[in-house]
This record gives sequence, structure tokens and C-alpha cells, in this order.
Amino acid sequence: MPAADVLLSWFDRTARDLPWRDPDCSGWGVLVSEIMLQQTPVSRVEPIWREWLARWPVPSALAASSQGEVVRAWGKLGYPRRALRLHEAAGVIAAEHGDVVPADIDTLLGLPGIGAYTARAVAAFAYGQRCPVVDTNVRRVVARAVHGAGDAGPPATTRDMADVAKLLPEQDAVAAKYSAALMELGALVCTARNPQCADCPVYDTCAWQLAGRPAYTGPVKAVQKFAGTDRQVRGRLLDVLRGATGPVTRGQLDAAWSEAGQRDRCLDSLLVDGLVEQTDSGLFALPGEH
DNA sequence: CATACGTGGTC
DNA sequence: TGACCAAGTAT
Repeated sequence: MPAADVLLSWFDRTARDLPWRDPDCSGWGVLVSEIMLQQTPVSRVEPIWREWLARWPVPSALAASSQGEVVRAWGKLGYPRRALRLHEAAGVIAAEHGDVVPADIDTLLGLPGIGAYTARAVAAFAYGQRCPVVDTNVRRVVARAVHGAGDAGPPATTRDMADVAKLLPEQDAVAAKYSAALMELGALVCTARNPQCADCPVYDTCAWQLAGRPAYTGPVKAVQKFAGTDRQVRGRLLDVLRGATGPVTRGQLDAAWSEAGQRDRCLDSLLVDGLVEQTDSGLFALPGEH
């Protein structure tokens, strides 16, 4: 993947106009977007992100709301523990960082829900730092364009970041934009299925293309089951609570799933996770909503 | 390192 | 139609 200029100019021409890419978007806006975008498509995140930033423009505002309100506002973005962790992170940012999202990667890594990807994404996209930002898109683009493979193998954070670090342009702001461009390329052109190689700005230098686009030969990726899993049951239970205005009876939750054993196990795990609380009278509610 | 963790769109 | 996929993190 040589010729950073080609990718950068392609990004200038075709990048989506996403609200968290506005130069005036705060670090908080960027952080909220990155958390929401973890395993969740842009199209589903954008409207919720707008609601959140309008309602909670700074971390302290979110921290002042109850966990239940936050989980409710998370809606059906999925993986609702993210909402709880973001709420907790907002409290730390408000209390210990002057209500400003930290720019230091190690400080960011210390916050709940922020891992190797998100910490660097915030450092790069909110603060213009030069650091490798490696998500699934970037891993796939590098696997193809640099290594000539059909797809990325299993994640190996240290090696993946070293791969990307070699590609980054020297200047901080340019490197940050380059990372965004790499992600955009993976999201729109160099996609997992049916990549649009004819529209690719780095077609001429892509190692995968030059090798004749060989099929992926690495280990088979585990398929994620959903139907019938605890994840589905937890989702159903939480959906009942989101749809209610206050605490509900165990009987109301019974309607969410027929098999009692699994239902009870999932309800217990939601209580353990803090996504559900039990009232003194034995009812169930979103945290803080009783 | 593998697995659990939501939800909905696409081919 | 059902498998695959979507800007990962925590354990």
C-alpha cells in the first residue's frame, strides 16, 4: 500500500459526511461515536448519536443521568453493556479530567469500555495524533493491499499495529487522516464480501490484486450463532424493561422467553452485569429506575 | 487465545 | 433462507 497521496485524495473526494467527522466535533462526540460504532453499523448509530450529543453535550451531563436512562437511550444499538461503561467513563472524565476526554492513549486505555482500537481512534480522530488505528476494516485492507491475502487472519494486536505504523505518513494530522481513509476504504470499497476493486484508488499497487486475488486461506472464522442463545434471551428481557415505564413483575418477563431455566439464568446474568436491578418489593427495573 | 456479548441488514 | 457481517472489549 504505497502512495499515501492517492488514498488521501480519494478520501478528500469521497468521504462520507458523518457528524463526528465535523472539525468542530468535540472529543466527547468522537468518543461517543467510537463506542457506539463498536460492532454496530454507521446507519444505525448516526440517529442515536445525534440524540445523545443533543441531550448530553458533555460527559458530566451523561454522568448526571441514571444508568437506566442511559440504557434506555441506547435503544437497540446492541451490546448494552457499552452504554453502562460509557456512563461510567463519563463520570471519570467529569470528575478527574475536567470534563474533557483525555488525549493520552494510556489514560484512555484506563477508562472502562475503551480498548486498543478506541483509545487510538480517539487520539487520532479527536486530537490529530499519529498512532496506528486498527479496526477490522484496516486489518482487511492491510491483509489485501500489503500482504496479498484474501482477508485478515485472526487478530494479533501487536503485529497488526506494527503493520499499520509502517504505513503512516510522518505528519501527525496527515497520519490521522490516513487512518480514517484506510477505514473508509475498508468500509466502502475493500469490503469483506464483494469488494469493489474497480473503484479502488490503490488498485494498481494492491498486492492482492497483483497476485490475482487469491482466496483467503487462513483459519476458518467461528460463526456467531444468535437464535436461541443467551444473547437473544438477554436482549428480549431487556427489551421488555425498555418498553416499560417502571418496574415489571417476573411474570411480565416470563413472556420474553418460554424456557424457564435459560430465562432465569439470563435474568441473573443481567443483574450481575448491572443492566437490571431488583426492587425491594421483588420487581425488576432498569438500573436506577425505581 | 477463545468466547460471550445484541441487533438488524444483506446476498 | 440462513449464514455472514458490522469503527471491539473484557475475561
